[in-house]
Amino acid sequence: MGQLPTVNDVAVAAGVSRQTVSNVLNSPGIVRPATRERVRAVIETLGYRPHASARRLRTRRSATLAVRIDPMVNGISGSVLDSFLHALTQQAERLGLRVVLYTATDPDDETRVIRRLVGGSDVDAFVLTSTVRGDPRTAWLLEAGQPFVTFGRPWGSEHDDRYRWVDVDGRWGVRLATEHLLGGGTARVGFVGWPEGSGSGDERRAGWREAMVAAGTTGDDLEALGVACADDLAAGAAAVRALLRRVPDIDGVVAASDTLAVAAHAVVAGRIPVVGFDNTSVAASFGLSSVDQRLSTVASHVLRLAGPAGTPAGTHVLVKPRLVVRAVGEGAVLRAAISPRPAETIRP
Amino acid sequence: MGQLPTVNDVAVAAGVSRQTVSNVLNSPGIVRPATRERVRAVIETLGYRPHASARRLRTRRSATLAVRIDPMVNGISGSVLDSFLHALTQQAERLGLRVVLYTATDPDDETRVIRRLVGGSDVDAFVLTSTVRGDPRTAWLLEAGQPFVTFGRPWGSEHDDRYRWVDVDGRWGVRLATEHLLGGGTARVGFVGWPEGSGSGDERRAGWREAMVAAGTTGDDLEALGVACADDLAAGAAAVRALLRRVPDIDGVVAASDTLAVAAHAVVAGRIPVVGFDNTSVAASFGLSSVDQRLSTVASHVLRLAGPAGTPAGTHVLVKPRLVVRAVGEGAVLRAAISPRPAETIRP
DNA sequence: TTGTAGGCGTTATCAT
DNA sequence: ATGATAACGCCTACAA
Repeated sequence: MGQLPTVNDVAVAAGVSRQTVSNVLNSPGIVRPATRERVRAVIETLGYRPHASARRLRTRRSATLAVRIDPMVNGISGSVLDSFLHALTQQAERLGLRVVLYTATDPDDETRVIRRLVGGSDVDAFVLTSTVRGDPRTAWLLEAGQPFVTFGRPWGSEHDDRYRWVDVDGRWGVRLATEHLLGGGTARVGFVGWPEGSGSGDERRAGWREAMVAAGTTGDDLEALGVACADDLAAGAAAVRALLRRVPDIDGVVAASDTLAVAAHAVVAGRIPVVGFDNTSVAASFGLSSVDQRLSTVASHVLRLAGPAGTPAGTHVLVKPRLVVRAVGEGAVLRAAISPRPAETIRP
Repeated sequence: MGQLPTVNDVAVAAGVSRQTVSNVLNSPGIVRPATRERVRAVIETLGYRPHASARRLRTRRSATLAVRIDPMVNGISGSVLDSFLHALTQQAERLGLRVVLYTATDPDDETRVIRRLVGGSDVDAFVLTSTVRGDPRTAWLLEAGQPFVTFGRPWGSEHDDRYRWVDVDGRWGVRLATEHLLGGGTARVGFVGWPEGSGSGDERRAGWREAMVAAGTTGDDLEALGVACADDLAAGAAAVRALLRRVPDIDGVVAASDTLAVAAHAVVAGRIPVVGFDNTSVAASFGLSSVDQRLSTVASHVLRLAGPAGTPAGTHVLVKPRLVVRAVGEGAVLRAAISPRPAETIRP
């Protein structure tokens, strides 16, 4: 249990040179099959693993991605980052990449941290999540020539094609959710979302609007069905109650987040269906249908774009989410809490 | 943006030798102040950062911790790992340590992944979370002589002092929660927890029992107040309804998790106070009091024990949690959802 | 206090 | 197809 074996140990044991061992690992094609197998057997026997730092020093590539981990602030949807990280790490492993975490208190601090990671050649690329309008980090990274991919499109819109990004088509997802409710023979589907200006929130609202217009609802009828509020339970509940007063015979509610969906669910007391967004485990617990972002798909695209391969700078991917339908049915408030976990259907 | 500056570049620019630059960084005490400042100025000017891999290769220390990130399974308490990771990363940065993630599908897979990380000298120590009774990972790591710290005590109990661990005193926390309710002039405080055998669950139940016995409740009265069920909303709601039937004049409920607390909250419809465990953002959203694990404190202890410093192998820390009291008051189901976010009080 | 020399484990280059 | 040599950037003796 003393020293870890090195290429040299393997070379000696196999009766070849260090270089041949290296070739077996990195360019197996150019080494004679017999030699290759012999070396491989020795590697197995000795339990040899290349020393990651030595390799990084030599190749000048760290094979490492850095992701910022945020303190969880959102009431309910906070676990999205968690799931994304899991998917990212899982797939990165297959590609021989490592995922390291960092934290930052504010953009300035983040810039400092990034500079440190970059300066130490510790990181090949950054993965930015929760990008906002006019995010200072993207500008800085572009300036610094640092490779990065964002999960979230550039909402500022001007430098659309200056970097690589992956995002989820929230508009499409909410449209899907709305159409699902409309397809159930209902007509008046309300929407509870965030105040205008948040980019992703506007997109989701647009998805609802599109579906409603396509179904023939317009003008004041449409306006009356939409409400906006902050992303927490109290605000959501208040907004939904206002909505119910305005449109007492409402048939269903689509929410911009699972937080708002749970709020709506509590208020409508299970009388009408509610669909959320993010497909968090909380939504699942309550038996609510929700739009699933397909974080695993997002992660795989992020990795592809973050890789050294020659994807053009402006490459971006818009992932189509899917709707996870849960059968709550009408019933008491928090019906999911007093009935067995409902079956799930996944669409499309 | 071509090459990153090296210690050599700094040395040349400052008119000193490489070694002096290295000393300025690692042993500033032994270099003359004038020289030191001059070198530091050059470092600043050139934006020099030590090459992390080169340093790791030379020092044979990776300054890196590995943590497994789990797929989120728990309905509601899943965000605990998230918060812990954030605290761990934040504090690791201050100590010059990196946190890398890994995933594993099962213990065998995890062993393989760990072996790979260790073999590559990529990781100095592992941080294990969600340890279970007779966890195969600890045995393997001990066997392999790999440094590690667990967040979670060794429930098997036999090799208590063979490795370092940090855990939260759940018994104490639940006792605190129970006493809080009892202090409010109430007498019949129920407990909804997990079936016997889960270690942490048994501890939490014991905390409730202790507080109740100290308050004079014993025998059948005590037995009637406790229920056990799986950790999900449906099971929790069913268990709490059974509890209500058995003890209709119950004064309050303490739950072994926030998931069960939310279930209880839904069932008791805000008529009596409910206290959860984990202080997740979901509990906060619903305005429920909850036992807070002080993950930041846990993280700092974990880092201390994981460090190279000479803490004895059996060192362990039992963190005393605190109770976060939220003022829900009686009212409608999910009152938190329809009233402003309540004020928080933190005890002790 | 500062400088010199050597090597950590790997891979790229150039011979053979 | 394989082997020798050098270099990646840093740190730690040891020498001056």
